[in-house]
Amino acid sequence: MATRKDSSTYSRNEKWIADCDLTYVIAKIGGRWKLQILSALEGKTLRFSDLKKTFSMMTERMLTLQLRALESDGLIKRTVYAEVPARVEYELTPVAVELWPVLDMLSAWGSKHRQLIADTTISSHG
Amino acid sequence: MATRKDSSTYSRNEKWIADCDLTYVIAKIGGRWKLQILSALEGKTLRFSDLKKTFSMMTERMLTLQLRALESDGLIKRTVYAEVPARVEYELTPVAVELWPVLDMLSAWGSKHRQLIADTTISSHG
DNA sequence: GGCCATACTTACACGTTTGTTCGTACCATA
DNA sequence: TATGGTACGAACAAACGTGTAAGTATGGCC
Repeated sequence: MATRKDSSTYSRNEKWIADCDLTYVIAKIGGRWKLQILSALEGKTLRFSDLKKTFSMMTERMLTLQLRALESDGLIKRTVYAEVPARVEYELTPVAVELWPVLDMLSAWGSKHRQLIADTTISSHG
Repeated sequence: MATRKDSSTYSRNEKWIADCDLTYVIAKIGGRWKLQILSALEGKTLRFSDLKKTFSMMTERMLTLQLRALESDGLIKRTVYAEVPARVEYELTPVAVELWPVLDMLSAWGSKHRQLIADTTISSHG
């Protein structure tokens, strides 16, 4: 997005990362809000203002940025209605829907091992 | 790790994020190198110098930071041998091993939809 | 005493992500 | 002319992730 020295180690490593299917996915769905936005859109079509209400803790700017990123990555579809007070609706693409089983597994792992890791930390105090 | 204003929106939102199993996992395995380090350790025990050779594109500092983070998250086990030239070995914990089926699914999704999204982008040029 | 190798550690700087604030465009209504 | 609601956009700043360069500690070897 922004201008950057393509020759920097940072950029070179970024390309390395993008070659890996795994890190590629993490880059797409990573970040602070993307997964939560995708969750909110599961099975629903929501307006920008709906999302704004749902995620009252994030600013309009962040919401816009995340929606744009998800759109350009083909994970959500954006539909603009040329009405007087503008209306824009967002919905998941089939691609995004296919992510759910994986995300459910990830979530399950997180739930299980969050507790497990907490226990390990406590028992290692001795 | 660093000092930070706990009252900032940034921090408040961080806590919000940590409550979600999904974003929790992404935080644990996200970042530029963690998944690749975990991959390298799959089924093996490696020394610091081995990892350094494997990831010649990343600096010692980053390697150390990532290993420390993975260790404190209970994903890898660190064993120090009190020998003359220091020897430190890293291996996956059972918790991390259980991540593999999920990561394989993620990777498969990434592989499939990377191509799909590329096609969509091309066809939407008209 | 000085050098070697391993495995770090520290100080500093670059680049990105996230957050704050203010402004834009639309058109109906008052 | 001013106000209202929706969906943004731009300029700026704080915080974090990542990278660079140099230094530390150990103890055997010369």
